[in-house]
Amino acid sequence: MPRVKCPKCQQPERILKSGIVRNKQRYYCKDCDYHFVIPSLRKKAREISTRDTGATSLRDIAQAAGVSIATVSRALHNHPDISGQTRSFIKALADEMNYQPNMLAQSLVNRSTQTIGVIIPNLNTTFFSSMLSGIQQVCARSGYRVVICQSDEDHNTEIANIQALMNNMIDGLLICHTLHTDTFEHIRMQMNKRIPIVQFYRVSEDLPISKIHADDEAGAEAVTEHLIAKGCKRIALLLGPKNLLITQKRLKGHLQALKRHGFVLDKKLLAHVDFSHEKVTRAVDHWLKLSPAIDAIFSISDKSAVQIIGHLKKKKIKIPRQISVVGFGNEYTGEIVEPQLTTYDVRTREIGEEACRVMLEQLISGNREVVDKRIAGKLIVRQSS
Amino acid sequence: MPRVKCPKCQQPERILKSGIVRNKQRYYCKDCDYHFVIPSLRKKAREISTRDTGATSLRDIAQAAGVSIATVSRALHNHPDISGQTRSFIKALADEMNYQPNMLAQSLVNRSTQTIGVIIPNLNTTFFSSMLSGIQQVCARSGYRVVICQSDEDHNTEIANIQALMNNMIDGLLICHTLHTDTFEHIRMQMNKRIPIVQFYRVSEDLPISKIHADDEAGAEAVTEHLIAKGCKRIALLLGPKNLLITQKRLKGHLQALKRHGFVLDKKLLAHVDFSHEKVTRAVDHWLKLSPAIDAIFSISDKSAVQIIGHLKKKKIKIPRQISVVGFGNEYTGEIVEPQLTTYDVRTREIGEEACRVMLEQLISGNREVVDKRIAGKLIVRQSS
DNA sequence: AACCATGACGCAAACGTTTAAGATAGATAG
DNA sequence: CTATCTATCTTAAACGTTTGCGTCATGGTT
Repeated sequence: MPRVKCPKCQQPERILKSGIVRNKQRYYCKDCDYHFVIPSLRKKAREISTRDTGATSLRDIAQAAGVSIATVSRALHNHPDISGQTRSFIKALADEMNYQPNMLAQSLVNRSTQTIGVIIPNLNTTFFSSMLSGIQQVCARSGYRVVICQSDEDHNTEIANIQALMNNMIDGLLICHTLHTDTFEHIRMQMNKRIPIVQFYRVSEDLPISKIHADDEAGAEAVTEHLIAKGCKRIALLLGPKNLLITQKRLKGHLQALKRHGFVLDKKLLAHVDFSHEKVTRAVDHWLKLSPAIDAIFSISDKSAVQIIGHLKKKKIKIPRQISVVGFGNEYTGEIVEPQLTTYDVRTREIGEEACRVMLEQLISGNREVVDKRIAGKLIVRQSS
Repeated sequence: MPRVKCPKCQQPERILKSGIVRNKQRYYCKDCDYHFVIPSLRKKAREISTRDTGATSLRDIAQAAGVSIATVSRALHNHPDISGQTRSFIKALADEMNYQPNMLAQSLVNRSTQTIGVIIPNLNTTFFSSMLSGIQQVCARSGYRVVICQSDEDHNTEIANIQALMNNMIDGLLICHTLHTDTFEHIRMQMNKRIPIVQFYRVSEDLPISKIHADDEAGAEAVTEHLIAKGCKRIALLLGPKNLLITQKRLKGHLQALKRHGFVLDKKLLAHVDFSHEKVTRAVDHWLKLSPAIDAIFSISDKSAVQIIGHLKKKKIKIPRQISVVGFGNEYTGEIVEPQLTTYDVRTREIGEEACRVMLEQLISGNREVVDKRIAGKLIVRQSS
């Protein structure tokens, strides 16, 4: 047995082995009634490498300045307890040492990250990104950062994103649900936390949280009114999944307009799709075979409307002579396509801005009042109708 | 004077005032030689409210289970030191108490956030967002999260975003610089940290960090070759700011093609713009006045190319009969516009994917080797040329 | 002299984790 | 029976901040 000395009495006498723990021999000194293992050399090594992050910490500055960490922290925060002399000295030193505060540590103790999280279905069109722009601008003015997660229209990704963000990464969550989100348990689970949640654009009913959305019902009604005014009699309506609230609202608006003008609904003129290329094409082709023939297509999504225009043009169908096409949303592709798309401007940017404003109001005032705002849009008549 | 008792001897005798500190009366007990202020009631209040975050912590579980915090942590991480019985009991308990780990605390001690940050100029077109999609998909496969910051093509916003993210919020940074970034000191400052940085699409030369970009030179050369093959003699070239590397590279490619065919460059046919609507229009209008007349416009940006097509159509100029228009990038609006846009597909998605792969490789292997990859694209001929 | 005030700092706890290393009981070997 | 081992715990230090409160000169007032 090697000559092992007891760390307490420094005597190699009466040392017994006492098992192996984590692959290391353990000893027992009978004199001192003390168990120990030989302290690994790696501890020292770790103590050196551990400080090898390259980053300067408050401790480093304190050491260099010969003051306590508290003093450094206070100096950098302009706390009145610190003398002007010390303050400026420390500030200069911090600058020189290129100090950048560790936000993780700050957030941990402050219980605030000055960051708001946004979960958005996709960025494949400029539709949602314009909401984002609004959000970012409002946030920037208040000194908040924005982190964005894309759910990619996948419900499970949405859930995963929420969980990640809500675990203290953000101060508030702005969310626009996926096309397929029809259960909101994942939201309800997070509602007891102190982090406020605001839904925007695609919202849920009967969840007691704030929401900002478009005037879907009135908007759809206006669109259908417009088509009827243009003399359309057989209006096909392309909708999203049935569970989606905006689908329901826009359908309701459409039906109201029909009713007012004494039209009866032909169920064959409704189609529910996920806005994928194939599904949309299939729905349109199906409508084209109907008789009496349709004379208008109202798509709840501008992206699909643009796609439909392309499809009809390929079939040599004249727009709007034979079939009028209108969209909903006012994406910028609607101006590019020929003929230019008639659509309903839901003012995406304003929706983002307003959602963000509501969030900031809740964060700053601490007030958790539930607000439910509808942003008024307006019809934009162009060439396709 | 109120009857103040010394916290040590509990005697109200021989208590003197001894100054005011932070607006609170301070006392001194001569017997105990002890200074004190009356402990504020708010401390108790804080002690209660402090635990009122709604969130369950390891401590709560440990308390409920009657074990130590370490045991709980180990149980949840499947550490072998914990018995199966305890493990499953604690896991069930954690589940029941709806435990969610505090990522800030985790990241602080682990020195890793499992998050990579992306700084992107804008999301106004699908151009950059398709890169994002690629990034996200690759990240998700490796269990990394993505946070996105939009610099909005503003150099100062880019700097601010970098600073925020690099302060321990992320494990790695993917950056595509703004149009106006011509100094890279803000990057160089961050390079000594342990957080790897990878540039993509808009990269810088001579900064020793990894970069993934398009084959700008070869691409532009291919485009110009194509126009020449179509018989164009006077090709106007719309470029970005001069400092931008992609501007320089694409110009170089263009010049090479001209040279090969014995064309001499007319400097009046070059325009440097920031891709804003007005600047582009002005440049085009200027070209239209030239004589001999131009017969092609090559825009380095698809967005501007689409805009140019709209502008020319308004002026009743036939495309491509009178003027051919080609873009660069392959945005999806190029397929929508009429005539459809000839362009060069830079394979944005692949650029994002590859940048992300390089980053993950660096993160996982710890290897900081500098790689410089060019993603090969290809010419897409459509109706506008 | 006895008391009081103030400015300028330091100490240490807290935020919620992870993890090296110490401790203990019971099992096993010699 | 003694010496050793193993399984399973607990303790405490760290991560980098913020902040309540104690301390201690030094200088004023009665």
